[in-house]
Amino acid sequence: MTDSTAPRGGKRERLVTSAGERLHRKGVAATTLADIAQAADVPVGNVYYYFKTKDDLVRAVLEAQVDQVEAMLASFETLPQPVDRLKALVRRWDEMRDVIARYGCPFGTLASELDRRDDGLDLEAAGPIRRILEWAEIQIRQLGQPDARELAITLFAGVQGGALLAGALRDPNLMSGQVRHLERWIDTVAASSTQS
Amino acid sequence: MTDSTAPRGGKRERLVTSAGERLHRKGVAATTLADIAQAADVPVGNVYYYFKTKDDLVRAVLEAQVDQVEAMLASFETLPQPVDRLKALVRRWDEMRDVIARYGCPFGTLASELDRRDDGLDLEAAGPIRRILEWAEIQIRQLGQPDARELAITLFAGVQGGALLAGALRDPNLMSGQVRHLERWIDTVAASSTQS
DNA sequence: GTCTATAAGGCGATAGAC
DNA sequence: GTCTATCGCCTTATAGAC
Repeated sequence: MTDSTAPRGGKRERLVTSAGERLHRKGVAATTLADIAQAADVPVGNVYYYFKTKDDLVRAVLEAQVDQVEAMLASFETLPQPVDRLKALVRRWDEMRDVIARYGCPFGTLASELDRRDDGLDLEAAGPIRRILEWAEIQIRQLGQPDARELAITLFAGVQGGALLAGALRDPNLMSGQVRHLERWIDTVAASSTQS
Repeated sequence: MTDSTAPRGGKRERLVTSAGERLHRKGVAATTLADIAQAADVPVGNVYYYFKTKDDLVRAVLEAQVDQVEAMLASFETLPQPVDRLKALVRRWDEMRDVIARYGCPFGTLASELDRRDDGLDLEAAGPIRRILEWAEIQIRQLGQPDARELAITLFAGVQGGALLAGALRDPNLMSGQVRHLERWIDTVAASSTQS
């Protein structure tokens, strides 16, 4: 039995994967369906069998990103301490430093581009980012910090700002340095917590 | 005598201003020359008298942004203390919080979109950001901090990350909260400095 | 279900009248 | 210098063959 979202040959899945890659590298507006279809090895006109419009395909990429985020966050749950889970989060951006220095953070750039629209896609675009902020807030609250929301924003703003500057200056080390700074910041927050 | 970059009627200037606004609100790829020309009240075909290509117009917007940054930084020079100059910088993003929550930071979003190209414009795109980082580094070094570069990056990453998250979550208060956090951070850096 | 061919419209850019 | 008219290309999307 085949998953309805992944038909025989996995063409739909291939299209979403290719679209995610192309959207990250060139942006939504600059990426054509022909570009995506070619990368997925699917005939251009056939895209419309799986997605009614280009925006529908972009929506599917956003949903795939949310799934990726959920999987990433779930993998951190094996770590016993909130401090280690938070550090594992920021280290992911260090691991992605080379691609970030060239094309930016996949979540940040897509959200940034879609946010400026007013057709509904702008609201869905925040999904991956919102999910990460919620998770970070929970971890920080477990450290005993009452203002966990603000601290979560400070943390992830540091991540996203670092990614943006690393991209602008084409410098992977900028991302690494920022991640190291954030790891020390996480230690400071944990040390100042009410947790015994 | 008329400045060669601002002909009679200021049509070129109007085009650059309109282009800056439209590029900020819709992005480079999604903005058409017809859109820009209409906003500037200039016939579409006439754009090519002032700019050879669309990219040339984008380049002019980048140069205008650098000029705006220079003017902003120059205005801070009247403040006697580096601490106050740095706080004045981040407060500018608080003043822009409403437009940032809707369309992002004008410098950050333009750089983020252009960075992913490979036609030369991607290198020029970092101009405004690079200038701000250089200036912040100088201020922080005046505080007596030896690692002024890293601290400047941390500061401006906080600004840009806050702008990105404020845009994604459509929340001006997120930008304000982040700026207040950065002001306290500036005080901390100043307090830990070797400056007597 | 899959793919080809093509429609319909919008885009950057150009030519040339005034 | 300024503007109108238009070209040629590329894009999304559709119709219909297989």
